Amino acid sequence: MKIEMETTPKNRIIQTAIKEFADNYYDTASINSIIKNSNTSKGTFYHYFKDKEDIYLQIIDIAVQEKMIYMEKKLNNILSNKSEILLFNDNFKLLIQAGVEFAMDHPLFSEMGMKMLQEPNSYMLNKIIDKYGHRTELFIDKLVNKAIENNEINPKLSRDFVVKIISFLLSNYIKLTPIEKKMDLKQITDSLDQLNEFFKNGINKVNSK
Amino acid sequence: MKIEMETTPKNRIIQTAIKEFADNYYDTASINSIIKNSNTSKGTFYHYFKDKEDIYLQIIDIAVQEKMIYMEKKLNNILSNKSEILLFNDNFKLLIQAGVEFAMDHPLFSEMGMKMLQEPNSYMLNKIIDKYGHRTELFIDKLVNKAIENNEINPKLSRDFVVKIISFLLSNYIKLTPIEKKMDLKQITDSLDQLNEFFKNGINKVNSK
Amino acid sequence: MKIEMETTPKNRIIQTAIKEFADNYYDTASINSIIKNSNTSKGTFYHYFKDKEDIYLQIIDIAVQEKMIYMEKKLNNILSNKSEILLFNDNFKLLIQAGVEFAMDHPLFSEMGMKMLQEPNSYMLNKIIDKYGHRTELFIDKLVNKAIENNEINPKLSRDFVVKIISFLLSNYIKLTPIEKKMDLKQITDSLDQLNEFFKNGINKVNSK
Amino acid sequence: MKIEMETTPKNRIIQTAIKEFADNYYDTASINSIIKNSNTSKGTFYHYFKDKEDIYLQIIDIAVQEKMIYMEKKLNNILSNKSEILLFNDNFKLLIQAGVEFAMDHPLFSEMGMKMLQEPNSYMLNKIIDKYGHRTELFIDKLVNKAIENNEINPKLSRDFVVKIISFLLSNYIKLTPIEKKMDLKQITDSLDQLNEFFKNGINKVNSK
DNA sequence: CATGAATGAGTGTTCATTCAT
DNA sequence: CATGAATGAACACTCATTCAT
Repeated sequence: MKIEMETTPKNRIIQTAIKEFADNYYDTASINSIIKNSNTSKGTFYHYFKDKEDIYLQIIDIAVQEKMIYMEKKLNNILSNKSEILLFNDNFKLLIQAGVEFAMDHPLFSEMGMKMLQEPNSYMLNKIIDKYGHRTELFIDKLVNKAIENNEINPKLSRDFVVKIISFLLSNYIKLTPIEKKMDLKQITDSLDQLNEFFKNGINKVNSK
Repeated sequence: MKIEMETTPKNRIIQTAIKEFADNYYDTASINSIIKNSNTSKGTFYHYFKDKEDIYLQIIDIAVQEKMIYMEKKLNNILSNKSEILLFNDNFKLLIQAGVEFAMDHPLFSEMGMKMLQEPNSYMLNKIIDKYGHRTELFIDKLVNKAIENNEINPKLSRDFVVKIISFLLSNYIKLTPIEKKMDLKQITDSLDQLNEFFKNGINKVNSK
Repeated sequence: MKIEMETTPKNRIIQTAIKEFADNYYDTASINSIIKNSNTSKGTFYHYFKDKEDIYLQIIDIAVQEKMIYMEKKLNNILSNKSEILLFNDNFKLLIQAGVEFAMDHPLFSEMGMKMLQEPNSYMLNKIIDKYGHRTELFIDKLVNKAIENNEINPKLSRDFVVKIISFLLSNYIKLTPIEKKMDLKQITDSLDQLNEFFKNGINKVNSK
Repeated sequence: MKIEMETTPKNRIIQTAIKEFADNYYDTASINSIIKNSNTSKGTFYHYFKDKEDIYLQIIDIAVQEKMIYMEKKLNNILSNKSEILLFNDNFKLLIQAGVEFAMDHPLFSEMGMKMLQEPNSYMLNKIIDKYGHRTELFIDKLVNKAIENNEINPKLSRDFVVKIISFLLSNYIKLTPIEKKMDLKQITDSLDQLNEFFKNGINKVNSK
């Protein structure tokens, strides 16, 4: 459900900036372009935002908070499920689902999120990691620990590798299951199921029965 | 084996540019910096290279050709092996190995290769994909087709998905098995084995015996 | 004796502006800074002051009037003293004293006064000179004329030069006898006495007996 | 004797910048204006000068070196004069003369020099003082010490005050003896003589016989 | 009385590129 | 072969000022 946004200059700036930062890394994103494309003036921009860094971090914050909503919805599912059969693997699928749903509703935020983690400007990257890096890592850590306790994990894989591969896939699932507007729900579900199947059982025929 | 490079102006420019493009995406890479750091002049630069695009594409070409050498070495192994037991999965490991060896010998090229595929300048990205996109894809296509024929692949996974996940892992293995100078061969081998194990059998305990 | 100033918005603006114009020449003084540091709004500022020029001239006016009070106190001494022995030279000392006392009570005004006379913005400088230049000059003119009548002046010095050197020293005494908060009255008096001695008798040993 | 300067862009920039820095303090001097008025481009400016600070310090250096030539000419006179009667006071006159001659030949440099010492940008002021502050101070120190040894100085004046008043007058003589193009040599000499007379014997009639 | 949203010209600086020598 | 002088568009950011509320 799209809410018709008031087109105040500030809102226009933010919307345009989201697009700009979805398309560019920090250094190539252009404040001038944002101003031009949002039909405002330099003065207005700097009335609302201290500088480029300020608007960048503000927008990231909006995106992170929005994503949190999607994650927490799924997390509640996970946590409320008390049965023994709640495998770690299903949690993985839920997390990916949260990400996909977020990406479908907020494709620009999703794009931006992918760029963020590859940010070549190291000063900026560190700022982001310092601020938001912990959250997902901590959460995944907990999940993996629990999964190891429950004896769910392929013992040939080290704890570190498992954490790494999950973080990695969670950050990059969208390149494997690219969400496009024309896809219907079935297509998306199929796509996710494939990723989940691969994640659980690998590529070898042997493992499927 | 390091080959002592003649330090002609052109060579110095190329070496410096490789570093620049390993550290920056196209738009943030600075021709001015390249010229300054290579102790040459603007005139000399534009004598050898038509423009920024020209040197970028030339360097990518060098990197691609260099990588091809590593790939073909392994490919010959693959193709010369006539026995039935040559599973597709082992080929995957060989390909990753080729990539790792390439990254160890040419860390800047490797870095550049990773950046290339994330290039935010879409004009540039398309140029690259148009020129080099086919090669690996075609090759992986062939491998997958053969693997399917041989009945090696988990039937729950579609052909498309398998191609995609392989391409993806081949492009990004380094984030999962980061190569550092201080690592000894055993560490690297262990790391690769984990990735291969995950690739083959997934994360579930069930599949390992 | 400090008078507790009502902190109306206008007063806060004026106090902050005095500091700003004490630290900066006209063009580098920033209205934005004044507004920020006085905790008011742009609207309030422009409600009370037409523009930058307006507040600058108003503040100069405040400073000039304040300085006049100090000058007139001393002038009354001068004029009320009817005896013949009141030399012009002592008047010089009184004027300097007036300046020093003013500077001690109003260091920011004093600072601003020094800056004013060096104002590099020539449009502004002319405005100031047109408005206030006459006063001191006229007054010094009178003093010098009287002193010449009284035969007090070294005949090798022209009337013009005497007027000029007096104006000059009156404007710049503070660089020769810098007033600092930690100085006690004796230190200041000593410093002034030296300036007065030099003014009267010059640097040569011959003249002191 | 004016030497017709080659009007290379660099020369035009420097000449225009001298005018700009003679008319403005560091912060109000405008690189844009310099570029506009010298009929060059931004690129050309930054080809020759690293930044605003660079051209400012370079120009100060040119001015200082030029002034040194004038000073040293006079200093040679001072030092070569072996007779006992060479009073300190005459040295003062020589120094002022050097300054006046410099100001006549290089009015913009002279103007700039006056501004320099009042520079409100403290970072810039410190840079200048660190680099050039010592020279004149040291030299005046020596002169005053010698003069005290020779018993030339009014004993009512402290050493510190004498150094200060000399430095001060040397920096500001031009406001007392403003040099204008239309003045002939006699007028200038008269003006200087008056300053020297005042410096030696003060303003009191008593001292002149 | 007081607020702050909105503006656009201005600042210093970096950029890739051209071209005469 | 190689140099560096010259260019102007673009960059992020600050400024004094206007005006509707």
